Amino acid sequence: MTDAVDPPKARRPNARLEEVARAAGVSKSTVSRVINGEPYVSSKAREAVHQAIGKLGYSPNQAARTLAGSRANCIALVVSEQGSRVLADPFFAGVLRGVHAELAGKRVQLVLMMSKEGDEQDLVNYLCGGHVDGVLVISLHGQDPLPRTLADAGLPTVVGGRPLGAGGVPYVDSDNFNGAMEAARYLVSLGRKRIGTIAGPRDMAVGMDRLSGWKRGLSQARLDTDLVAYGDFTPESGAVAMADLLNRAPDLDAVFVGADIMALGALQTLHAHGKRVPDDVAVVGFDDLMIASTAVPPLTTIRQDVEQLGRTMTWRLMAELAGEENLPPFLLLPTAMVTRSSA
Amino acid sequence: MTDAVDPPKARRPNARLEEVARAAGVSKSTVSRVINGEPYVSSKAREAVHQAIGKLGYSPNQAARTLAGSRANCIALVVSEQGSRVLADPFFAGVLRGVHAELAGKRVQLVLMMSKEGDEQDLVNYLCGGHVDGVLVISLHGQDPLPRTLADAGLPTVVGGRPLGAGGVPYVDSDNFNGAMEAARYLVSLGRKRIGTIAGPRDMAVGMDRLSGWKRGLSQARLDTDLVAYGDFTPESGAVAMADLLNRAPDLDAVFVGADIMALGALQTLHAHGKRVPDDVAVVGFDDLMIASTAVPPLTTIRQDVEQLGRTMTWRLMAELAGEENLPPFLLLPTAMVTRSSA
DNA sequence: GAACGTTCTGGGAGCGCTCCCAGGTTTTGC
DNA sequence: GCAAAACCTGGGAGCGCTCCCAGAACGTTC
Repeated sequence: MTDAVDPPKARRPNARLEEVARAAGVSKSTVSRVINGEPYVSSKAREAVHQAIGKLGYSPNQAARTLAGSRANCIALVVSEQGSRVLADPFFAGVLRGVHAELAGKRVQLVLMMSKEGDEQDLVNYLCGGHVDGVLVISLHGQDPLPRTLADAGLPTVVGGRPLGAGGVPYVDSDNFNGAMEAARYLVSLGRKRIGTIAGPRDMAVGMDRLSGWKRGLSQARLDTDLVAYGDFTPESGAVAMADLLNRAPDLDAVFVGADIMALGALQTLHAHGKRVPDDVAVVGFDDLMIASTAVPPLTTIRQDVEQLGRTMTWRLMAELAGEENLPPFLLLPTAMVTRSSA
Repeated sequence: MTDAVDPPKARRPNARLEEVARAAGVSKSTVSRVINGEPYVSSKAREAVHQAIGKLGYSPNQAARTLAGSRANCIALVVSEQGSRVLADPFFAGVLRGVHAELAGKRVQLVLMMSKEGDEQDLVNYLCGGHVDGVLVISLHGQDPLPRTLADAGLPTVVGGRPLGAGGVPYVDSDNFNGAMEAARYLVSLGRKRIGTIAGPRDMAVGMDRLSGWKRGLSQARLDTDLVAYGDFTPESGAVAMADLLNRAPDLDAVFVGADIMALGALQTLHAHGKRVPDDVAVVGFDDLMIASTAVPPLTTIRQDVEQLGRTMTWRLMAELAGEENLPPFLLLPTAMVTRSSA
């Protein structure tokens, strides 16, 4: 009612559990039971409590619940990346969407955290500070010790993408190896003989797994696996790598690019060199980003279901939190070939 | 050491403040002072506490701090969107990056929340439950009452993008009107006479503001502003809208598309209709997404700094939380024209 | 040396909830 | 009919921290 000046700190005099109890004519315990959906509450009491909650606009204080209870009803998604580049990545967005979808309906909140350099101790402190029940970690470079540290601290942890330096920590990943192998086999089946690849960085498992799959696919067909160039998951690096391959093997007639985003750059280089796609050089990407279908020509690629990755990670974590036993230590998600015009 | 089976609930017996106090030979109060960087602690005591913290691997319990203190050191980013499509949006990723960048160094956590339909009450409850100090809201459709509700509850709130239905709640937005006007003027300056536009949905301010800017730019040059088609920020809708415009005005020689993502679809339609870009039809987009530069032809567009948007929203919120007064009720971020090949 | 500040320290009352326990009231079983 | 089991309820002790208050230790000033 009063329009009193209430400068910086506008207090929100939220109703407390006790007031709800008084209004409903029951005890705190009973209100607590109603809120948490526990049994052993008469429907009369339950009704009265709901009424009181509605009238007072009560919403339970999360901090108090976390402190008093044991779980925080909150999990963290940690993006472990030096730069913040990753956030622009559709991969991240997809995982996030999946995590969120899987969490829908559960009363669990998501805290997003990024590990900045130097800040790592802060991050571990926070995560172990009882504020979250479990952690999802994605986008690991090299031998990041974070998942190990968290797991050792007893915090349930699931990694997205095979971690290079955290043996024993559960993870979920797309089946990069078999996806890449399928791409290689497909190119072989088209009659291509001189097949190169543009691989991701050597310090990321996703890059290495796809490279391995490509190698396996080619070597089964008794083709050379020497045409390897490396990029860093940017269009520019893909363009440079493509030029390198073209330079080393002018007779190259196909290339498997370990990420659509790099394939975009490769396409530009091929165009600049007067190579027709797919006539002169067939191109297969990986990921099936939205840009794959709008590329010129539309990109044949290996689809990975990133959203499913997020969902699966979350499912795995929640299952562990629920106390399920004998959960699989790691999970591989199938990929699928999407044939468009570039190969 | 022990490899004991420690099934579901591995307890993390984190050190407590009291234990640190005992180890350091001081009182709880003093430890608390050290942790919070308060004055009036002798350097001897401070040193002893730091030692003890290091030795015990102590990390303060966030829930307890929030409960006992007044602030949560945590803000929420709420994405208000029916579907989860928004997460795939580079806009979202950019804002998130900005928010995160602005938060760097501050000891403030970010909770990411999505308002699912029906879930809205839960969301408001949670946010008002004292778990966060303030809220950032983005991606509002129509007359979403959420910001109003939060603001009325006394929770500091900043909206990203002009909200249609929340007058009075502070917001930050790109200067869509002037950006669009600049695009229109540029097309006029190229000598184009029959200029259409593909606008965003009517229930989003961003779509309407850009449409208004385009209209203003054209009408100042005494050109017709009847060639308006609507899309929904997808390439497909852009393609359909472009076909519609072409159908209504075969002599169309330029189009301002209110989002790069729709421009992509428009480009495809133009190509399919045998129109050369920019020779027959000049195209200007909006946003300057990464795909704008890799489009064929590279897209001339109006650049908005989405990351800056996130940063500014965060700055505004933090300033309010810090008790600063007389803060601007809304902020407009300048846009910039990026000239490439499509116009 | 009495009176005052300034710097430092510890004690302890909550913050708002959960969860254990004790007890009361019904229903069930034979 | 009476014991046992199931249901329902309230009381109250914490969860781990912050922050207020009282007081100790040390000047500094008249």
